[in-house]
Amino acid sequence: MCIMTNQPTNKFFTSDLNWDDYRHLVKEINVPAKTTLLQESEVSKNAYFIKKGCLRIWFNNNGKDVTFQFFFENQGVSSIESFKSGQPSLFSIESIEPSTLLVISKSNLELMVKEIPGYQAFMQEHIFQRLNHYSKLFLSHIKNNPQERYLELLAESPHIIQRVPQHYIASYLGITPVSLSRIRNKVLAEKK
Amino acid sequence: MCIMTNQPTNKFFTSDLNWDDYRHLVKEINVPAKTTLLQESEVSKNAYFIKKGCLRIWFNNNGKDVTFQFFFENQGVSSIESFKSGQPSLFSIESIEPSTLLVISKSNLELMVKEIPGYQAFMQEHIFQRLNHYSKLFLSHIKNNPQERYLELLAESPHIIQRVPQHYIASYLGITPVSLSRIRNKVLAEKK
DNA sequence: TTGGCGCGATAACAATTGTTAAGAAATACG
DNA sequence: CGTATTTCTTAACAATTGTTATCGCGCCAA
Repeated sequence: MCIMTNQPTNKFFTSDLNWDDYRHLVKEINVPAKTTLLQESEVSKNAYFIKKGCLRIWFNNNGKDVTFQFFFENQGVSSIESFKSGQPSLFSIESIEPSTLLVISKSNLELMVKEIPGYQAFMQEHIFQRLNHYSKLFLSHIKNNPQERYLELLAESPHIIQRVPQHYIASYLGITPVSLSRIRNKVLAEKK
Repeated sequence: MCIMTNQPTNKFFTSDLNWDDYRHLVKEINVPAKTTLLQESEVSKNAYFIKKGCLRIWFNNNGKDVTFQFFFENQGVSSIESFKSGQPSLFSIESIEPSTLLVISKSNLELMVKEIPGYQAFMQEHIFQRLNHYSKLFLSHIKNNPQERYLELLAESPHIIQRVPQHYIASYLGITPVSLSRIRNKVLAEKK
């Protein structure tokens, strides 16, 4: 299982760190849209931090592209599980927009982890927040129908709907692009 | 958000502990079926460990009973979030079968936590496993339709289907009892 | 500039699911 | 035991979603 390491309010790569002290451990890269950063079934070697742009993680479900999560500026992306176990990732990481990323290798990240005081506590809090995030997503699916889930996403994460192509959002909501298009149409009609 | 403290392979209340040392901190109770142990909107004061029977956590979604998770023998049940924050629980905890439970108060649990070496690491691992559990449930919803989810549950957790009333399972799968009944019928017909 | 391609809208039809209601079957309990 | 209650099934119809296909628009690169 692939788990994202970071939340929008992430300290991992940002505020609490003096980046001048770690600059030699991190590489900045620019990638065009639709660049694969981690291929499904390969072992995760790097973690990424988004300076500009957006990424998604997705997997191939019997030939169908299923998007699992979206990431934007100031978020970190990686596969904790693949880091922990050295097992092949069950997901791919791919850029949606042209993006500017910070790249840190597994070993360098571990180095930083040791040097940053209170990291363990932060990590626990972070995993706890992830837990809340996924349990919330699960709840959204058992208590809401697709239209309600779309409206919830629109209310809570409008930036996703604004920046991400619709067919990715459809699979994230667990429906087809055609159905999402219809729902949008219906919602628009009901507003008038 | 309510989070379960325990997994089937749970050390919290069991194997690694010498229960004779803690017996004064824990109370054993017997409850009939449909007993509410924690009421939605109340603050969680106790954690439970199931010696015999089964529990569920659920919430009221606009008048509809939505079951979030099931628990069986040797599992612990509580609301970490309510423990942590002292905030009202967003869920109810209720017995499904007549059950024999161990009850431990929040303060006594905290006492034990301090006395048990390596508890922090265990807690982190536990939360991590919960994270995997919920991300898996979320995945199941975006990649599978209701029938596939039912078959997955049947394959991975047959004990749930055997012991839990069907209408609870239906809400857990995010569908109506009527639809679940049809799916079961269809699956049975396809087997022949 | 322009052809190709990604993306979204729409249509028509099939399949599934929801809703409501009624009744049968199983279970609980005095 | 028998009665109540809970649980499950089935039916009929409405609503939603999936499937397949077509069309048009905008963007990007040759």
